[in-house]
Amino acid sequence: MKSPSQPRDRGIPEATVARLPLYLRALHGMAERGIATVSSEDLAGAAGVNSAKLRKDLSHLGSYGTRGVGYEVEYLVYQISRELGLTQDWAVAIVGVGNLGRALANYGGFVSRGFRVAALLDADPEVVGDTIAGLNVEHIDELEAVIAGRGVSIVVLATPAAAAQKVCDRVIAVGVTSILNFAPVVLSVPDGVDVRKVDLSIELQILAFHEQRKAGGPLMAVDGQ
Amino acid sequence: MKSPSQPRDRGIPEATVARLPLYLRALHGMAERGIATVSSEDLAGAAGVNSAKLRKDLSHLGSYGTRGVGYEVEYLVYQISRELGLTQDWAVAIVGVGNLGRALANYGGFVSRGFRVAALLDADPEVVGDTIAGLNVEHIDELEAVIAGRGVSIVVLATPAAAAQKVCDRVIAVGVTSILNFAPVVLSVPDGVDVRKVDLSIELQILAFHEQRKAGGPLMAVDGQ
DNA sequence: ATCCCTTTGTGAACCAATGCACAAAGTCGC
DNA sequence: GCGACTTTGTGCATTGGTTCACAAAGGGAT
Repeated sequence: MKSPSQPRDRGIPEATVARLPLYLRALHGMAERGIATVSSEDLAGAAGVNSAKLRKDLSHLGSYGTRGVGYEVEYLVYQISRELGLTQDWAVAIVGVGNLGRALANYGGFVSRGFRVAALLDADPEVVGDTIAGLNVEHIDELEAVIAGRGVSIVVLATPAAAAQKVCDRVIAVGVTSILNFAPVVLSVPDGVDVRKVDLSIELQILAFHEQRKAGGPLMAVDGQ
Repeated sequence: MKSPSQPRDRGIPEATVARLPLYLRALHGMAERGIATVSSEDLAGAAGVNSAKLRKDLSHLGSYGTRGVGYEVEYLVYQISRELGLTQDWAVAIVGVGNLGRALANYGGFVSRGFRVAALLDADPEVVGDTIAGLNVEHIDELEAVIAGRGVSIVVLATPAAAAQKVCDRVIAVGVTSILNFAPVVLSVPDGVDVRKVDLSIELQILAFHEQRKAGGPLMAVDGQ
């Protein structure tokens, strides 16, 4: 009934999707070191998860392993890349060229995964015209033209909080449906638009919470400080 | 026989902890706008979650609302801050002063939440001695001395991938147990050490996955997500 | 070819998180 | 002071995710 490497279940759990890039990274490292084949145990170790989870995750994509042997590194890289949509080239625009935007523009991790920074935009006339990471910074007025003209399908928001919603609305109006938001605001968007957010200070706050627990222990008196 | 603001259950779910900073941000915004009292419905809206979830989250901290009225903004800010450990001052060291480290050093969101960047460290003699965000960049050799001497309890790793594990080992050796890692590697750490990681390219890959689906992946009947 | 050894893929049990729906608790107008 | 109204806090059902543990599948040795 079922041919071997089959279309699988089209609904991949969100938690699994979030880990696939992790596996991919581990696999790339192995490929570089010339490892041809890897067991779920070893790959899981390299990705920092346990092996049962890894196997279940991969099983959602299909049956790409060989029992008694493991997974072929190159083949698995290809399958995961395809599933994540990394076999195509994605044009990304970065809006907001402050410290963070600059860092993102220079970040090597994008290019190496099929993402191409196609435009940098900013509202500040002071930075418009600068060249960053080989790209000319354009004025935010060009936003719509740039997105449409260069086939941008993912927008990264690295603007100040106050500007984020407005830019967000504009990019959605021209058809963008995937946004990565670094501004510390909750964006309101219509159904069908995906927003992922990264808030650097939130991560620190979570660490502080756990750190406090460790330091304070079971019955820590309320310390006024 | 329960006094009103009770010690609550000491085990707060991880998912709840991750959302508290979100609520806090929304509350700060409201406090600034002079709002004295807020309902779970409104606060949930501002934080981008539904109200049942918000109420359940807050109920883990204690009973800080008033039925029929809502939550007092200032009071709730204080309670959440205290729970997260933000009423104390946390000294943070940033290791690696590339584009990202620089962006982090300048990021306002840290300071405003009780985090103080106490040191910037780098291995590159080219940047050691520079002043960034008012701080002198010190040589990585000073790592142990700086951590011990300035009471650093949280370390942010913004080094190249290849250097991260080594720095990580060193900071753990001097007693640091909370690490925020931006390097694209899985750090191996002993029990009792918390590592949170942020990988910018992973977020983009997750977006690409969903974008591909929307765009009409390989053979897909529209399932509307 | 057959047996043994390794490792995958997955059913089933477990655990965590979400969302619903409502009783309990409080406020406010009269 | 009382009743109507609002909004919290939570028990319960549900959904989603993780882990266990093992049968099935393949490779390699003899």
